[in-house]
Formats: sequence, C-alpha cells, structure tokens
Amino acid sequence: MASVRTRFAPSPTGYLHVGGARTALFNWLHARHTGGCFILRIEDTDQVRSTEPSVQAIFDALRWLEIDWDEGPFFQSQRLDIYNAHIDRLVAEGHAYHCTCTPEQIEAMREKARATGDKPRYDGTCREKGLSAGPGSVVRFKAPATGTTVVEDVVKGNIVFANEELDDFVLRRSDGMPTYNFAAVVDDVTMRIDTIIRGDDHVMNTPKQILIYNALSHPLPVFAHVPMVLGNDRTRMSKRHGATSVTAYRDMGLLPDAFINFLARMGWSYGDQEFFTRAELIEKFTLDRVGKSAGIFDPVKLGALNADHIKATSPQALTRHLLPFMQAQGIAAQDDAFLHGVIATLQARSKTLDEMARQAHFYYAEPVALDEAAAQKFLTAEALELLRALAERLSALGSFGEKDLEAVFLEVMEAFKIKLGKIAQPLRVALTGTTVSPGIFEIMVVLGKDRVLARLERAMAYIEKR
RNA sequence: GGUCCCAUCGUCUAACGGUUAGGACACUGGCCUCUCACGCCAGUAACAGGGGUUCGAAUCCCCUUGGGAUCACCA
Repeated sequence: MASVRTRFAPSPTGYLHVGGARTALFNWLHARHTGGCFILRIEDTDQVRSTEPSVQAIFDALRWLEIDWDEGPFFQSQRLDIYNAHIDRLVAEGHAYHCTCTPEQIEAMREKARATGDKPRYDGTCREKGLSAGPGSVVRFKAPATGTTVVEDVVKGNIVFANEELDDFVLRRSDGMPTYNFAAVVDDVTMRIDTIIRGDDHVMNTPKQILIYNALSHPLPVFAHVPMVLGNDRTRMSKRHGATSVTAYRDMGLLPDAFINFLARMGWSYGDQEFFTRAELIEKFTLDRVGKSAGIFDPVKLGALNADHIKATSPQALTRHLLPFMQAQGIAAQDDAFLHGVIATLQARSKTLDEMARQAHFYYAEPVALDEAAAQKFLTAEALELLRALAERLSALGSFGEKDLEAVFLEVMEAFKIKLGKIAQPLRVALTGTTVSPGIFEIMVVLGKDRVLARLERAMAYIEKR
C-alpha cells in the first residue's frame, strides 16, 4: 500500500487561527506517524481576499509550531492551466457545461424559489444548451438530481446526502478562477492526496467533492472531519473570544510543544494521558482516537499545560524560546551558564516565558531595584547585624555551593538563636529587591559570591542611611 | 427555515453491555516550607430527558430537548 499523503490547505485571508493550526497539526501528525508525506497548499483563488502578508503569517505560525512540510507550498493561483484542463475534460465528457446566466438572474431564481418555499438553487437554464465558453460565462457541474451520495468518514461514520439537495454548482467563475470545491478536488487528485483531514465545517462540501471525484473517475480519498474548536460561548471561535491567532500565543510566552499538546488533546485522546512531548504525539496519534464532539478552547488549561512543559524542558532547550522575552524586558542575556542557572530557578514558578523573563529581572539588574515596602519592612536596624555576620562568613568561603551556604546559615542561626526565616527575608530583599523569589540558596549559587557580597554591602549601606 | 453533525463533572476527556462512572484543568481544604511557587494528600462536581432492546445500558435503537455547522461566481 502506498504511503499516506496528507495536506493542509489554508486560504491566505488572515493570520493562522487556532482551528486552522489544529487541522494542520492533525494532518502533520498523521503523516509523521505513518511515515507519510505532508503537503502545504495555499488556496488563494479568491483574488479579492487573498493577501501576501497572510501567506507570510501562515508560514510564520507554522514555523513557530515547528510543523514542517515535505512538498509545497503550492499556490492554486499558479495552477490555472491544470484546472482549465480538467474543466475542458468535464465539459467534453458531459459532466459540466457553460452557463451565461448573470448573477442577477441567479438572484431572481433564488427569490422566486424562496417565495414559493422551494430551495434557492440554480434552475438549470443553460444545462442542455450546449453553450461554449464566452465572456462572463461560468462553468457549472451537471449534478445528479436523484439518488444519494454517502460520505464515509473515519471519525463521523457514514453520512448520507440526498442528491436533490445539490444544484448545478459553479466550477469556474466568470473571472476564470476555479471555485473552492473544484480546485480542491483537482489538487487533491493531482497531488495524490489520499487522506483528507479537515474541520467538520467542511462536511457539507464533501458530497459535491465526491461527485467531482466520480466525474473525474478517480478513487475517493479517506475523509476525516475533525470536530470544531469553539469559544467559551460554544460558538465558532472569533476575535471576541480573545486571541485566535496562533502567533498571539507565541507572543504570550507559550511553548510550541505545549501549544500542540493542548491542540492535540482537544478532540483527540490517548487514555488518561494529558502530557505529551512532540515525539510522543507523533508516536501515539491515530485517527481512530479522534472524538466527534466539538470542544471549547480553554486558555486556563492551556496555561497549565504550558507550565508543565516549561518544567519538563531543559534550561538549555528553553533558552532559544526565552531569549526574545528577555530582550523585550530589556535584559541583555546571553545563552550561557548563568542564564541556564537563572532559568532552572524559575521553571517551577513560571506559567509563561513572558513571566519567566519578568522574574529573571533581578538577576540582571545592577544595582537591583529595592521595592519600597519590602525594604521598609525587612531592611531594618535589627537585620543589619544579621546581614553583617552573614557577609563576613560568606566572604571567607572558598566554594559557594548550596552545602557551603547552608553551613554558614546554620552558624549564624546558632549564634543569634534565630530561625532561618528571620534571616532569609532580609537577605531576599537585599539580593532581589523583593519579598518573593526562588529559594534563597538557589539564588545565591546562581548569583555567585561576588554579586551576593556586593548586594549585601549595598543593602547594609541602605540600612545605615535610613 | 432546509440539510448535516454532536450530547459524560464548569472545561478537556476515559469508558469500546456488567466500574463505588476514572483522569486532567479550575475550585476548596490540609501537608511540605526561607517568601512565592513546585510537589504531595483529600474533597466538591457529570452520564440532557423520555421510551424501547437486553438478565444487565453512560454505552445499542427511536423520539424529544439543547447546542453547533452549513446553505455563494468565499474558502
């Protein structure tokens, strides 16, 4: 059996949205899982709405998601000869015909039908006229008036449509461009696509497409219509549901692996498992585990999953994703041991990369900005002698590991008969400027002896001055 | 309105005729503790309704209700 060939075929009429990303992901996962081929095709036959920036936005989003394609990108606008050749063939074989009815006439037909309670549909005026191509004419498909067309869908099961529901739909517009249903089928046929995975808002198109496959005497592909992604009000996601653009999630500080994990788990499941690495997704994804009901996009769960991925990713691997956020914070961080240390202390406390960069601020701030209230409360005369005792012993230290530090703290705690908390908070304020931070020992190790001592000195000077 | 699809905790979902209906997010307690997190433990919470089929139904069938999608010379 030939290997699987899937495709993602977005129309470039805006940024890549969440639903589109999931469609792309499922196609990609299925191809990767089966060792098949994933093809990218840009459906830009709508000359009015398609834009070049949209094309770039789609590439940009796919690149971020690390969804790569094996063939393409193909542009429908560059394949007109292919569509026209198929049009000629269908007309020659009697499956399609030229039609000179004007949009006004069509509208009149619809009005009339609506008035009498019939379906608004093309009445077949030109169907048997044997017209040839002329200015302003379109090509229509000669649809069967009776019988049924059944869609055998791997996720939905069989769906039966009565052919009388269909009319002689347009295959080629008067401007010479093919319509979606026609171009999609011709492309899928010529690109040898054998598995079509797409949103279930396409099921109503499928019988028309099947009819075209039949007219072309081409075997049908496997259809898999995956359920929709809805907003929190259960309607199709749109801007009023918050961010719908994939890159908006990148800009919020999501990890691409967390995002695809989340997307995959909406509509697809693998027992009780929630967390998947990219490799696991590829290994475990199969179409038969795709569910049939629509799901609501839950940004809170996405955030939780992102936190899990941040925790599970090595500081080294996190770095390239984090750097842009550090830059945005005005932090000139390098991909080095210091940064990796910083990241390690922040992983358990960051839900997004943006948060992480903000929390990393104090490590790089020289001098560190003291929070007014925190300094008021903890950098007191009482704390001064503790900090001084600590500084003295710290400066005498040869190695600056957590064990060495703990020993010093125990000494000080013993000498002053105090608990760790008594010294930790003033020290925390001295080192970070605030009362909230990673563990005090972790911070010190990452900062290193010199920075720690310098910050202690500055805090002590601050106390003496107040 | 026509056509089509869908229906388990608030949300994402598991269950493939027999379970105290499981997990995750969120929420609420508690533990851990140098702050904040993390982690751990515990708890609240669902089979839309009604008929069948069956010894037995969340699972199969029908109806109702609810939700969604789609009805172009857009894709």
